[in-house]
Amino acid sequence: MKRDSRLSSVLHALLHMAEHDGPMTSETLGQCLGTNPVVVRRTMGLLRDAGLVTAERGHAGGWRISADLATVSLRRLHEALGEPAIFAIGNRNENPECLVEQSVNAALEGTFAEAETLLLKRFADVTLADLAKDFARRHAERRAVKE
Amino acid sequence: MKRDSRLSSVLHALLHMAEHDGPMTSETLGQCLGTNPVVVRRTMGLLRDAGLVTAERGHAGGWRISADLATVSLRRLHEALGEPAIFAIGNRNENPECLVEQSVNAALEGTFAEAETLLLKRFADVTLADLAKDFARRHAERRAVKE
DNA sequence: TAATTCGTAACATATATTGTTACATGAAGC
DNA sequence: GCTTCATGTAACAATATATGTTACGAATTA
Repeated sequence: MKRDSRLSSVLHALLHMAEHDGPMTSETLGQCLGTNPVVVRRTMGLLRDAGLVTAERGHAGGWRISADLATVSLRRLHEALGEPAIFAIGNRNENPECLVEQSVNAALEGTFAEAETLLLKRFADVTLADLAKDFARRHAERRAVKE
Repeated sequence: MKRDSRLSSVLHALLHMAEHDGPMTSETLGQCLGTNPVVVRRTMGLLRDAGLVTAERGHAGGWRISADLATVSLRRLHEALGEPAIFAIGNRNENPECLVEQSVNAALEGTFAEAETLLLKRFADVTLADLAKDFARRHAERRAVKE
């Protein structure tokens, strides 16, 4: 299974937008992400529907963040993307009659649910502002190395 | 992406084998799992390579568990299957030059690594013997309801 | 010798993500 | 008003992975 990289993509895009004055076009963002402008529109459109970004058409148009960076957590972005499946491993049959399979499902589901809860909790604790800060730190470090 | 259900499958198969006297053929296991005998051989072959089961050919042949149920954890089975990817979500670029993307990757990787650690820890705590016990409980419960 | 069963390669199918093309819609500048 | 730029979306293609299927070889037992 190919892994869903949209959360990674929108984070990348949003941070570039945060560092940039004025709106950024799908074309530009597509170059940043190494993908097609249409893919950018498709994905960013979900964030627009969630009220996190706005899009303007025509000259000098593009995408703009419309929320406070400190209030946008990874969890919220994950939700905006439609809460895609987190795990690449799962049960063979979701509602089996076989009692053996029911035991297997119960064991796996419980474990996965616990891991998912932890993951979403961590996602809720990390905001775009946190990532922007981390980026600024890396940026400063690289400049220090160069000098 | 389609989810990998092999861990679920081998657990199902192993528990049926544990409840059954003598070896079970790929044909029979395939019927239990609702799949093809070749798929069973392919997957059980990985467990054979890990020393968890043995296969005998010819008349009265089939698959047999060759390990103590109490020593076979979900973790060990996961390893026997080649430690397939656990998450359906991931980074777009694994080794980006872009500092922004590096920050994004670092944040996601840290979070996913923590969830994976928890999951594998739980996997290590659950053995086939535990699942067999759980199945026995369900079995007894259903009989009680019937009476 | 025939029947059974695993071992494995090769190929087909199903599903999901991502990429691409095409065209409509709306906004800004000339 | 017309052109240009940009998003909005549908439709389709490409890609990746898991699973399913067919075919045949090898080993074991009746």
